[in-house]
Amino acid sequence: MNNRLRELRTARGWTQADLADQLDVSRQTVNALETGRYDPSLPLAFKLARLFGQRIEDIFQDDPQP
Amino acid sequence: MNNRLRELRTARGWTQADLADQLDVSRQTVNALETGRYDPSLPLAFKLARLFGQRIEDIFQDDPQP
DNA sequence: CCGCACTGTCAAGTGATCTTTACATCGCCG
DNA sequence: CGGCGATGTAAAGATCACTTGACAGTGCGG
Repeated sequence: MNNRLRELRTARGWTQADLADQLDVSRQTVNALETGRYDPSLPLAFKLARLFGQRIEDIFQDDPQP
Repeated sequence: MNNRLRELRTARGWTQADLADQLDVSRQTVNALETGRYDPSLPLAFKLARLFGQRIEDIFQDDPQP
């Protein structure tokens, strides 16, 4: 699952630690999401969507597996 | 996190097992989601949104925690 | 050159999200 | 009554989503 987290974060001039603070998660978690090591939980995806003012579907792109 | 899964499923005349088959998960997982025992992973939330033709935000309602 | 902020990653641990198997309850129909 | 489809739940186990703590690499300003 691809995402636009790095783009959205850097556009706001935030560090990974800045974003982590606002999400109440660790910096390592933000890094893991940006580098695609795993997907966020649904509650964390909601937090991200609220924070960036976008829909979950506009931040995360599901690869359609046939 | 509340959701409208039961409403959406029964409106289509599907059983929990029917839905589970379409999602490639177990019937117990569908039951656990409907009864609110845990939230789906983000990929599973995407599958549900696609299947029901709705946005994730319209199926799952985040409780705003102050 | 040195320090510092930022990023990437690892290891080990915890709790959440799944799995399979199993069983109990309910309502309905023959 | 007896069986059956649908639902709810439990236990045990795999894997994923997170944590803390640590360390290494990069780039920039003093």
